[in-house]
Amino acid sequence: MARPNDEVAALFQEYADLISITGGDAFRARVYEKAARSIGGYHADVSALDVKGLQEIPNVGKSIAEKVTEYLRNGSVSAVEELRAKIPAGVRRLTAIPMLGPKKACVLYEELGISSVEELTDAIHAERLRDLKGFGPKTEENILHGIELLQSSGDRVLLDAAMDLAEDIVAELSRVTGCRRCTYAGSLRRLRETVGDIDVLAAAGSSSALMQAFTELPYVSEVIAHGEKKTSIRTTKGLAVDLRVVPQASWGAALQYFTGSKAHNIRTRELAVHQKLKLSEYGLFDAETGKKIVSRTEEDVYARLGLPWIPPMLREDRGEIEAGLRDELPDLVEEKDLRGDLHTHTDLTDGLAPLEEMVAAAAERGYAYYAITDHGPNLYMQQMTKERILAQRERVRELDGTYGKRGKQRGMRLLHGVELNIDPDGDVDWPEEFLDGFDLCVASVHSHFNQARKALTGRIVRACENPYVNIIGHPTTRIIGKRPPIDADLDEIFAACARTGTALEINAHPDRLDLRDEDILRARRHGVKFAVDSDAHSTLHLADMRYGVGTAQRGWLTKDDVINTWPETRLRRFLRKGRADRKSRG
DNA sequence: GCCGTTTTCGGCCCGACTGTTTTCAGTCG
Repeated sequence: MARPNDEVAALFQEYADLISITGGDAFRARVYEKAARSIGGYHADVSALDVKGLQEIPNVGKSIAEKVTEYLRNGSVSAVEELRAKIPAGVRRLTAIPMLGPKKACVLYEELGISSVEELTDAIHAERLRDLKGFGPKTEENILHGIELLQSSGDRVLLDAAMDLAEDIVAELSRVTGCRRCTYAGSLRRLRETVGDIDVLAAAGSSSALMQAFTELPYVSEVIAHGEKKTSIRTTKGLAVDLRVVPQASWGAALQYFTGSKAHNIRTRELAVHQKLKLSEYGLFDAETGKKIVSRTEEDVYARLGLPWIPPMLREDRGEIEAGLRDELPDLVEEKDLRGDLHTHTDLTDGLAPLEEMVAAAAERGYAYYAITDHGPNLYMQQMTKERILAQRERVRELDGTYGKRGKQRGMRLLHGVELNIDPDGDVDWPEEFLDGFDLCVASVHSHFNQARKALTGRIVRACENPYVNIIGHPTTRIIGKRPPIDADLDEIFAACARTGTALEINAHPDRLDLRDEDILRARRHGVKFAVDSDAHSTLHLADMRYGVGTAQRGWLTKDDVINTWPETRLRRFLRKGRADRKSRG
């Protein structure tokens, strides 16, 4: 079950699309689009708000607030239903085809009655599009190609795959003679969890050498567009990459513009307009004289708009403009702030590397402390036993402080932990007496993902209430593109975490990134603490931490919010949770 | 339909590329 906010957001997005397709007022369509975004990202549950409370959501006025209450009361909105009756759902789906927007979809439906991708394919093959105004042979070809893309790949790729490719392209283009600067921008620079296409920006006096080198990269399968300022290609794996080349003097404005997000750019451009300025990728200009004011660095552009430099991870129009104007941007946690990793595996369970290799690799990263948390016995894959994990503990104690030594000081501290399995009732693998011997316990859901919402919620809340559970691992268990998040009442879980002193994990593995940014923003409001963990199953995975930190940054987290940035003593105090009381009683 | 340190009415982000045009509309980001 989706959050009511998400349902309402989807409804308004659909309404905005339908307005565009039916040729309605474009500004009205944009307002609904903006309202959809604001509602989807709003912290409070819309079903708990009255019309007045709803109007406090940005971009929601009287009319939209009333539509929200109408939807919550009736399960539908008459204005939306009216447009749905006019336009089959398939017509809206046509606009998912690249190169096919609302205008062309409308023509196809009104002139030829086409209302599905299949009908469109047939019509093209029957040459029925030939007589339509604005449709030529090239358009036909593009649409067919777009349908192919839509049906085959079309999907967004995971952050690490996009990053690897982007870093390679940037390295290649940086070697081209005349290239002054080169970097990736777009959603990749904002570290969104998935990337639809890669934006690469370069500065050079002349673009031709760069454009040529770009189209000749070995993995280019298709050149989509080829111009002086912009060239687009598709890779053999189906990922689109744009290269924009700008003069060095425009670098800052261009980087700001191509980093996005679209919503953030609209807000910055609006700020410019209100100050009689004009912001484009070439710079910030005086609107009347056209004279350039600044463009060289992002800092210059933001400063002239009255803003501090805004970290890319915040640029989603989720309040960063307002916070910036008040000079209240968060001091975001950074990868260098991390003093350790609190969820990692070895080959004692399903990890690939032995304890010593994992610890050595962790010490290489300069950590002050490091936790080993192999699976408990309830996860079928390994026959973990008390004996085996106690033997591991003995070895961990021997290695404690021996890696990453500097001079005579003790090296990296080792914490011996376990990743417990939260069973369908919320119980974990071992009784409290045995758990008492661990330095920390991560607890995660690994099965029974489809329990009813109430059972799933209660199950995790119960795990939080266990005085030995310190961290809820990959809290929603989603696998991006493969497994949806569990249907639990996250706000109830967040409240339980805050109440019991249980941290929520931000699992850094690129196919999890769990919690995700939006959930982090909500959890933060409950006062929850977080642990950014690699969940490494091999030494290589330790480096995934950058994606976990990026996700934490997208959730506006500071050092203080993240327990594995804390000094060891403060961390150990947090990990004692309810244990100290029990010991003093016993 | 929303919004306001120019405004309660009249605005609403900006530019590149493509294809179908013959000066521009549509789409995308």
